[in-house]
Amino acid sequence: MAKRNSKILPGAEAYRIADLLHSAAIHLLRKVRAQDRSAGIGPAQLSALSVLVFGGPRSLKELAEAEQVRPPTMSRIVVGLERTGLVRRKTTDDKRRMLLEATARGVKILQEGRRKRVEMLVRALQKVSEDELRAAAAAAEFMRKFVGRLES
Amino acid sequence: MAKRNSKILPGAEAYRIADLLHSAAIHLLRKVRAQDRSAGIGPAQLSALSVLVFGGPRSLKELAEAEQVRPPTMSRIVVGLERTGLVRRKTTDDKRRMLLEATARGVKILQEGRRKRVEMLVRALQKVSEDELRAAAAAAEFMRKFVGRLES
DNA sequence: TACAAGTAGTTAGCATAGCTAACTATATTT
DNA sequence: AAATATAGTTAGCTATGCTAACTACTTGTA
Repeated sequence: MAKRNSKILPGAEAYRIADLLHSAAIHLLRKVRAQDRSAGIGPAQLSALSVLVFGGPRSLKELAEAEQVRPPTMSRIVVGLERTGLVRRKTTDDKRRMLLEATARGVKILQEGRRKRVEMLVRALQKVSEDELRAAAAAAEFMRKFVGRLES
Repeated sequence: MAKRNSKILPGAEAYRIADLLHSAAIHLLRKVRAQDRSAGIGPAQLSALSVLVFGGPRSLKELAEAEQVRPPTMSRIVVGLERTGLVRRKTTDDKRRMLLEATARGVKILQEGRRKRVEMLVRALQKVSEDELRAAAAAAEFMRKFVGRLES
């Protein structure tokens, strides 16, 4: 891991790194997803709910955009969340629009689900050395910035 | 990013890092998934196919385990892959078992789909500085090792 | 002001992908 | 030989993705 070929083969090196990041993201989520069984809430609902909890109330269209799905898909996801009392609709001045917001129960369920997933990663992190924890922090920080830069 | 609190609050720091990694993985995949539209192949089929292409032929049960889904789910995924000629069944001595292997077309389709996803990341990587590319390489390497260590 | 055009969300209908339960066929064990 | 175990499929449910077409409301304009 010492040699840097980015001067000689910048594309190949970038491709290798990109492939590793892609593969790691897939496998990380595949592992943590196993923790979701007990939550009784699907991944799309969990993810949409997290937008409302961490990002605040918004319209269905905005939520669909945030989740990168089409309005009809989000419409159905919201029906599911509403049915289980995790999300509430609020009317607005514009009577075509609605504001979606998480209920107290929604917030609680989300945090529990997220906690289970993240705690699985925490358990793995608690086994690594101090040096590796520093590497982990740097990796996490890089990932955060990098993902923010991906084309819309 | 200089201070390390892992001696004082190891759990809190590990939790923060775990949460960042989790969030980054979700958002990275959400972005690259947009590239899959044109592939005409769903994410589960793409992922199963990649196991066969990179890991070699195996039984349906083994493939289900690798993908962390139940046999009936994998059975249907394989039907889809077979219908589009991306995977072929081979009989074995044990007549209950089958060996699944990717066809030449399957290999080609997989590589194209993967290429589109990864190239989106490559484009983002090509915009970063030399220093950041080094950080990217380190992050990728850490992620690879870390994911390998997650419980089963 | 009336009517056309645009916008927000839903409904209908299709495909994929996840599950459990129950089935068939073959292998293994007793 | 019969019981048990294993590999895979079928049936039927839910969730999640899409497009096309619809309703209801708002905005723009003649």
